[in-house]
Amino acid sequence: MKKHLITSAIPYVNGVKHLGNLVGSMLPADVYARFRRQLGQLDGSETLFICGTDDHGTPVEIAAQKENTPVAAFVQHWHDFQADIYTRFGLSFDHFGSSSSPQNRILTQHFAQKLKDAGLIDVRTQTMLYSKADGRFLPDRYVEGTCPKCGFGKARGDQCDGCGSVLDPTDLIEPYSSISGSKDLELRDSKHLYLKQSQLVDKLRTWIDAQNWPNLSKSIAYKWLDEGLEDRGITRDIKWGVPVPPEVFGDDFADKVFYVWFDAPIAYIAATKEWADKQGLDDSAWKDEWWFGNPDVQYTEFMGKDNVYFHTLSFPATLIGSGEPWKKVDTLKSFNWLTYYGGKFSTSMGVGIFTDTALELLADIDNGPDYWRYYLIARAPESDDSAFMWPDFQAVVNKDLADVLGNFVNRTLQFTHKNFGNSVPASSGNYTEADQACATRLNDILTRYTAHMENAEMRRSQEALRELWVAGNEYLAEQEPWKVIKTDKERAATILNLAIHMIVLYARAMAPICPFSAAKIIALFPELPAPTSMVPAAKGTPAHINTPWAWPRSLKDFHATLPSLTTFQLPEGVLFPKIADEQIADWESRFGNQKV
RNA sequence: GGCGCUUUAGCUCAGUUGGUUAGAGCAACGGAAUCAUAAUCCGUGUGUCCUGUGUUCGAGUCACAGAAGCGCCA
Repeated sequence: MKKHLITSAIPYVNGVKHLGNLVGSMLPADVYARFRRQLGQLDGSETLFICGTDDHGTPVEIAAQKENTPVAAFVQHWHDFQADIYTRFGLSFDHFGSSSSPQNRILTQHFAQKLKDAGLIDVRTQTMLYSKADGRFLPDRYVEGTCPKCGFGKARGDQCDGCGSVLDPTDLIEPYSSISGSKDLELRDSKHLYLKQSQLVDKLRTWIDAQNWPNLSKSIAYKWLDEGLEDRGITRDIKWGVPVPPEVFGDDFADKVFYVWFDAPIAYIAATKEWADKQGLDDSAWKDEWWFGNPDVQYTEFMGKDNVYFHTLSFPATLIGSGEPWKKVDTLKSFNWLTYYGGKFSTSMGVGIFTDTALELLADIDNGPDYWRYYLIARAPESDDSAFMWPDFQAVVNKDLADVLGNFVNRTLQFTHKNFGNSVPASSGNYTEADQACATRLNDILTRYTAHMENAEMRRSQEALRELWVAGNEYLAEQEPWKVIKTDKERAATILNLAIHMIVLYARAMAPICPFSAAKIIALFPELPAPTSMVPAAKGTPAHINTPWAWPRSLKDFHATLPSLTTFQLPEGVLFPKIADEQIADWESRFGNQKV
C-alpha cells in the first residue's frame, strides 16, 4: 500500500513568518497533503505530513540574550506562536515538531556517530575571531568593520553591503562585535568536525541522476557537484544546539554544538518520532513504516529555492553517508519568492504582510484564511518570483470566490428554496444531451485537476478548480431553470438536482485549497458528514484535518462516495463576503502599495 | 565575480518533442438574461513573442552574442 510522506521546510523559529514563507513551502505542502488524504479514501494510500520549527543557531541565541530570556523559553514561545498561526491557516500537519526536541538530539547524534564510523568525519582547526566582552566566538555576520575595498563603515564579516564584495572577517579594518560593539577581539583556534562530502560526490551523483526532479532543483544540485562538493563544517562554537557528544568526539568538543543546517533536516525524521511518541506508538510506527527502508513510501519535500542545496546535497549526504537505508526525497518541489509589489518581503524592514497580520485583517470573515489560501495558491511562485498586490488580491478573491463560486451556490439554493422548499428536488433520471455534455466536461476537468494535484502543480490546480465552478454557471445559463419551471417542473427539478450535486462536488474538490469554505458548504447538507479535527481548535478555528470527503477523481467516484441528498439549508449570510474598495485603499495606505 | 532563472496582449501568466491565422484569466467594450451577493452567460485582441545574428523548408520554441529584471553562492 502506497504511503505518502510529505514535509515542508521548517521555518526558523525566531519571530513571525510572512506570507512569502507561507506560500513558499508550508501552504502548497498542505494543499498537497490534504489532496493526498482525500485521494487516500479512494485508493487506500496513507499520508503523513510533517513540519516543525528550526530552533537552533546563533540568531536565536542572541535574540534571547537581548530579551534576557532563557533560550529554551524564547524558542518555546515562538514555536507555540507560530504553531497557533498555522493552525488558524488550516495547515494540517500531522505533527508540528521542533528541531530542539530530545528526539532530534538523539537522532542528530546518531547520524554523527554513523558518519564517524564510516570514516566521513574529519577534525580540522579553524581560526576565528573571539570576543572577550561577549565571551564567545563571533560568526562572520556578527563581525562588522570598515570594508578594505570601498571604505564602507558597516561591512559585515561575510560580505560588504556597500560594494558587495565577499569578505573574510579578518579582512575588516577595525573589526568589532555587532553584538556588544566591543573592539576587544582576538584570533583563536577552534577545532571543528567536518563532513567529508567530497568523498560522497559519486554516490550523490548516482542518486541524483536517478531522480525525477524539476530542472531548477537538478541544475542547482549538479552545479555543486560539478564544482566539487567541499567538505563542510558541521559544528559551531555556540551553546544553543544539539551538543556534540564528547564521549564520541572527545573533550575538545565538550562545549560545541552541531551546525543548525546539520540538525534541521534531521528534524523531519525526529518530528515523525515525536508524532509517534505523542500517540504512544513504538519506534516501528515512525521508523519502519515511514523512514527506514519501506519501499512503499513516496517522499515529497516542499521548500523555497534557497533551501534546495540543503535538500538535494547536504541532507542526502548525511543520509547516504550513514550507510543506513534512510528514506531520501523522491519528489522535490521548490518555489521562488512572493514579492511585495516586486520588492522583497523583509522581516527586519517590516515590509510586506506577516502571517498573524494577514489573519487579523480578515478576522471578521469566518473562512477568511481561505481568501489567503486561494489567492496565494493562484499566485504561487512556481516558475518565477510572483508579486503580491492588494488590488490583485481583491480582484481574485471577489471574482472567483464571491462572484463565480459563491454566487453559483447562492443562486442555485435560493431558487430551489423558492420552488421546492428545503428538499433537494428529485431527478427524473431523463438526462438531455446538454446534461451529458456538462457531465463529460466536469469529468474532463476533474481528470486534469487530479493530475495537476498529483504533480503538486498549484497554479494549474487552481485554474482547473475555477473551471469547474464556471461550468456550473454556464450550465444554469444554458438550461434556464427559471424559465423551464413555468412549463415543466419535472425538468426544472432535474436541472436543480444536478446543480446541487455540483455544489457538493465543488466543496469536495476545493477542500485541499479552501478547507474552511468547503466545510461551510458541506454543512448546508445535513446528510453529509462534517469534518473532524485532530488538532485542538485554536481561537475557535478548527483545522479540519480529517475531511471525510473522498477525492472526486471522476464523477463516478464522486457519486460512489456520496450519500443520497434529500435536504439542504440556505446559507446564513454570505458565503464569501467581498473585500470593499475602501478596505483595499486602507490596507494600501497602511502597508504601502509600491516597491520598497 | 561565478552560476542560474525571467523577459509573450493594459495587468497576471500558459505556450509540450520547432510546423498552418500565438492562447487563458482579469481589466475594457458590446450584447443576452434576470434564479442570484449588479452576481452570471455570450461576443470582441493589427501583441516588432526583449534585441541582434545564426541553424532550418519553417523558430516564441534551438544555438551564439547582447540588454533589462531577479535569485543563489554552502
